[in-house]
Formats: sequence, C-alpha cells, structure tokens
Amino acid sequence: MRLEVLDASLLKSGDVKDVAGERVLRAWRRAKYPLLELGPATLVFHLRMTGKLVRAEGKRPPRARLHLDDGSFVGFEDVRRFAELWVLHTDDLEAFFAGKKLGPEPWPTARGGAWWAGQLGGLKSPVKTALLRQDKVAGLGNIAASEILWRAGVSPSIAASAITTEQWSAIAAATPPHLEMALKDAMQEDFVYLTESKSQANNPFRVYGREGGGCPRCDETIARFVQSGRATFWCPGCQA
DNA sequence: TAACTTGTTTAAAC
DNA sequence: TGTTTAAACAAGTT
Repeated sequence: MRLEVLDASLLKSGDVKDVAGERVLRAWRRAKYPLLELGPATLVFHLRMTGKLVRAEGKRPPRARLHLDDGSFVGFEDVRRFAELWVLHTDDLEAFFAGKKLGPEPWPTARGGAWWAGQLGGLKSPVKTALLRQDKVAGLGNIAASEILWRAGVSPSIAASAITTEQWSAIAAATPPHLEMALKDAMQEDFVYLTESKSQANNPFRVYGREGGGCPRCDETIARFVQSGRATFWCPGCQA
C-alpha cells in the first residue's frame, strides 16, 4: 500500500515513506485509536469528531488516502479536521501509549460490576463525568456516557463513589450493547456523524440529542444539562 | 453571529 | 497534595 497525505496538518509525526510498499499485518484498536500495522511501522489514527475511513469517495476531498495494490483506495474523511494521524515505528508504540496514560478497556473483554466499581468507585465526581476518565476506563466518549447510563437506569448526577453494587452491575451490563450498537451503526456505508446533520431521523441513540423527546422506555421527556462543560442527556423518569 | 460539537492537555480551583 | 473542574484548542455547521 501507499499512504497519500493531502492535508499536511493531519500528520502529527512520522514519514509516509515508512509505510510505502508495506503490507497490512494487523488492524486493531486501543481506546479511541484505530491502528494499522504496516511492516515495521504502524499508522495510528484518532478520529476525534468527524474522522472516518471510507471506501467510497464522498463529497469532500479526503485528508488522506490509503492506496491499495489493486488500485483502489480507502479515503480518510474528516469534515471538521480535528482528527490526527501518526506514522510510528511499531517499536515506539508502547512509549506512545504510555504517554497517553490510558486505563484498561471495558470491551470486548467481559467486565463485571466489581471491576467497574474498582476502576471508578473511588471518584467523587458525578458518574457521568467519571465515565469519561480515559485513565480509569479507556474508550468511552461523551455520547457513550449518556447512553450507557440510560441503558443502566442510573442517574448521571450521582457521585461515582455513591454508586451501588447493583448499579455498577447495571452499568457493566449496559456497556457492551451500547458499544456494539454504535460500532454496527458506524460501519454502515451511509454513516453520518450526528452533528453533521440536524435531522433527528438518523439519530441512532436512545437519549443523546433527543432533548424534549419521549424516553423510549418510560415516555418521560428527555432532559439535557451540562456537566463539566459537556452535554448530558438523560431521562428523569427511569434513571434513578 | 455566536454557540455548539469532540477528546485531550493544561491551568486553575477546590 | 491530590482531586476535580474549567478553559483552551482544533474547524466547521447551524
């Protein structure tokens, strides 16, 4: 393959020459970083808000392209241009992530309520804010935090240290279904990030972006408020 | 037009 | 001192 960077500001470090002519050895993920191992080098992406890898070229020119040997390519599109890309020697990956101070993954490894309590139970901050702590549990974003708590029936305002054993178990049970739904949705060819469209028609989430709408579970009106500067959506009817 | 969206880092506050 | 919150940053949409 060959990496073509069209927007130089995307590439944070490394050299595209290091992956030229190499074969894909592995595609994997750490927290919110998709990784593509290519020979002795690894491409490290962070998609931020709107970054996505697509097979079909969209309306806008991509920020980068991965040219495959058969002449086709995978485009890296990113409307808001917050995404980042590093070309690292695979030997340097460990040091790269060590600097990020990422906690353990909540998925796909099965995690029980006791595990969640051990990771976040000591935090005084509200549980919704605690879910965003990448150094405690890696990979959950602002949307996931609201969605998981809704699925678990837990109020976002409760201090993490006050969450009960039963509630941690509910959070543990709610996490895989949310992530699996989100991943399945993101793999659709016509996937559009929520904020790219003001239409609610394509909103795949239960409460996120649905302020004023009816709760899918109890029909109470979905509410929105801000915690630590980030929007939280929840149902006052069924999230105790 | 100014507010809003994301995750991360840094600065400030508690 | 340790923990938590706010602000800043990226750039584009509405």
